[in-house]
Amino acid sequence: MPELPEVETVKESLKPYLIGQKIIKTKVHVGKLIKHPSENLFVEKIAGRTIVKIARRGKYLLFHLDQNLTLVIHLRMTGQLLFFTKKAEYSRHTHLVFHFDSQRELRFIDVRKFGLIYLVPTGNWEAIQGLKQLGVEPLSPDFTLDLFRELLAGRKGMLKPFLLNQKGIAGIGNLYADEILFRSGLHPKRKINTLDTEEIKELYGAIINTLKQAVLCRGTSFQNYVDGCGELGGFQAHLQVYGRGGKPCIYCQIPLQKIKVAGRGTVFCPCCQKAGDQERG
DNA sequence: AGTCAAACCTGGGCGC
DNA sequence: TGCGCCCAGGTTTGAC
Repeated sequence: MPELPEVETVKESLKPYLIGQKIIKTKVHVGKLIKHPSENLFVEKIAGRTIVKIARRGKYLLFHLDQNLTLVIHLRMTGQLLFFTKKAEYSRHTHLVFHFDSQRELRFIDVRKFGLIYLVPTGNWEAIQGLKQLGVEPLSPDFTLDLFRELLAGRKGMLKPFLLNQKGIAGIGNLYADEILFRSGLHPKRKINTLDTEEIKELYGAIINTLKQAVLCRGTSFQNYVDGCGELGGFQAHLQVYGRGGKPCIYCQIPLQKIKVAGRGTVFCPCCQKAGDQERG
């Protein structure tokens, strides 16, 4: 479940090791993870390229290469990117290995094989629908309260699916959606068009503050997340609802409820997170 | 437009 | 001891 803070941390942890590195060759063990172009073309085109810059958009990692190419990687749920400086045994689910000189490697490891890998012309995201349609970066100056109001305007859906929709705000997944809603005191099923001015401000602040704090903590290591050097994150110590279904709310001690919202496991406090009227756990 | 469900995939936890 | 079942979740796709 790498979300914005985890992907940001992977990016930052890899940066010092990868900038300026030349990809000598790529070993592909599970070819279907390469979504574009074909596996053969991918391997051929990436050989000899040098990594000049690493960036993040939403949950996508962007490795800008020379010759106007960009390697795009999405970790989805269980993907890991790990940098190795010397030969080490391949762990069980190593599906792709980028080789640099001096035996250095960047390995893509993914238990569930859900990850997505692309090689495209820099700035041309036509082949990557999800990246092309990505919404605003919530930690960028572009994400103003005014813009947030515009994003909400005219919408009638529930809050949680809105937060998870990458076309609106980029980078929020199931874990941070639950944490953000708890911190704003809003029910996950709350309808967008019932929010008042104060609640919108509250939600806006919670999005930024929660993500910022999680980035400072270097992400959440709840299941198998580690950064590019294999280091654990620290935000799991600050989780207030995610993974705490049935346990007492940190404010009111009432047991947190676990329900399904839009098909996602959702934990919330029935006392502290105000629903409109119709919803009841 | 919104809401739901299925699909992709594997490991872990559970009940029996 | 092991089998079968269900769950976890990011994103796309398709149905209603």
